[in-house]
Amino acid sequence: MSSYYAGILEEIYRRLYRHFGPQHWWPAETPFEVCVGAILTQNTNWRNVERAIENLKARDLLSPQVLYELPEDLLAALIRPAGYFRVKARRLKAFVRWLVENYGGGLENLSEKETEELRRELLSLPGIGPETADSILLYALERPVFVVDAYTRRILLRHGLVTEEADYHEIQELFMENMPLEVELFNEYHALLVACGKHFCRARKLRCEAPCPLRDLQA
DNA sequence: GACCAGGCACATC
DNA sequence: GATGTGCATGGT
Repeated sequence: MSSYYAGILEEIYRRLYRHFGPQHWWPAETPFEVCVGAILTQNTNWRNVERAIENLKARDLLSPQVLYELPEDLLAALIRPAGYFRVKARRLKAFVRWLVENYGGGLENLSEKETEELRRELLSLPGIGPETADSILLYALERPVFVVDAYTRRILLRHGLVTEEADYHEIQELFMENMPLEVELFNEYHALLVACGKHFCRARKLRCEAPCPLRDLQA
């Protein structure tokens, strides 16, 4: 049972890697930028997130302490291109408030915390759900946690590896119970699923088409 | 103009 | 517990 999934998950990874090559994720210069991007990209095209982050960088605002002091409405105006800018400004403020007031504004000060404990804390913040929390844990804090997103779900669904009812946790467990818990592997795997999703697994499409590397996958 | 994009929170039944 | 809705920009 377990070895079946281990085999198929490995095969998917192998095909994706051969087709797309290394993805070099997360596209950010610092761990803090990863956190900001993780919140800004919620249900939003990454290109729009880049514009928002560029607005902050251009003004040297991309640091926990600076954002902590920046008025929320001003932050909202700057991240406007990322969409949902008012709620996302509130979420970013809540995140940096947590980081500054509990950890001196330094992500490096989270290094002693257990992953599970950290995940619970992140999830307790407003606007940080499972995917955002896990993106921060994996890509900013380098914890071996698998990130599940809409593409992951869609791809697994399309190949019959999960059912419509599968929730976030169930899909995450599929990976984490059938693969080695390695940061580099999870980093690359999630990035590859996103790459594949963007190219070949868009919402309206009902099945894979050539040259999707998974099109004739035996599942 | 419709549909989509690397979600999440909250109201209502 | 399940389902529906608001949040909003920019690309195809």
